[in-house]
Amino acid sequence: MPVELTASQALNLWHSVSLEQVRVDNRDLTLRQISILLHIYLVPPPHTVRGLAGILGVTKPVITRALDTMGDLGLVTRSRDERDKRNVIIKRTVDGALYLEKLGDLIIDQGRKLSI
Amino acid sequence: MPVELTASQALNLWHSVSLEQVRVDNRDLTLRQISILLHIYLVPPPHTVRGLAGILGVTKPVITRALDTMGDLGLVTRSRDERDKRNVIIKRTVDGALYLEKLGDLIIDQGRKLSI
DNA sequence: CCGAAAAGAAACGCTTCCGTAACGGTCTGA
DNA sequence: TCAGACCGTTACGGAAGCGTTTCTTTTCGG
Repeated sequence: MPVELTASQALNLWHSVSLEQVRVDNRDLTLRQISILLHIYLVPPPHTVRGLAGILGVTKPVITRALDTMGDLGLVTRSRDERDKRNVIIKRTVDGALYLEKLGDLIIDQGRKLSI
Repeated sequence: MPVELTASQALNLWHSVSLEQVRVDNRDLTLRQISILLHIYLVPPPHTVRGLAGILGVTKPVITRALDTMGDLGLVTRSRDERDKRNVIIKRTVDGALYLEKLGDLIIDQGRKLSI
């Protein structure tokens, strides 16, 4: 079920959503953080630091720091993998799900408002 | 010509585009910078520092700094308004247009790839 | 003609992010 | 069993962002 967009629609959608996100959200996540958050919530678990680093093409400390920040915001949680105690399993939270639900609504709303 | 998206499509689209943007682009613009860039290129000029600050709901130095950064990257230019020399007019560049063209293509591509 | 207002930039101290490198805890296979 | 690999975190110096405040230039009304 592909979504067909014109160049104008694509950029206008991105524009309006980004703008609203900047205006409404004081948390100001970076693009990397948003990518990580979306990945955790949209791709089946388990998620590890190393795995995320590989997928995003960044170093491990970047993931650790992003998880620190988003952990403080209550958007994700971490816990040791009891089967292999070297690993850390990244888990979802209610607040994180809520955050993405709002983002989804925003995208849908702005998509509906598109003209041209 | 509205675009109707399901919640799943909206978030998956945002996910895949953000992910590709992180992977491909080493410039790593913030969400604010992206908003400013899109605004400059999608909304008819003239654009001023004060105007952008009001639209994004941020302070003027935020805009000045963002323009400094994106100016260094060649994505925008500034020049004094000769009619009112207090103002600075923000202008588009070839590189900036190219950058957004690629972003638009990325959004369109990822939209086409959507399943479910 | 001059003082107030406006616009943008610069300065300041602070926070957060970055990449590289080093570190401890855990596993594993020779 | 233990040396090496693996995993995530922490440390470090540096770069860039933030909001507030101050400054310079320019405009404009009385």
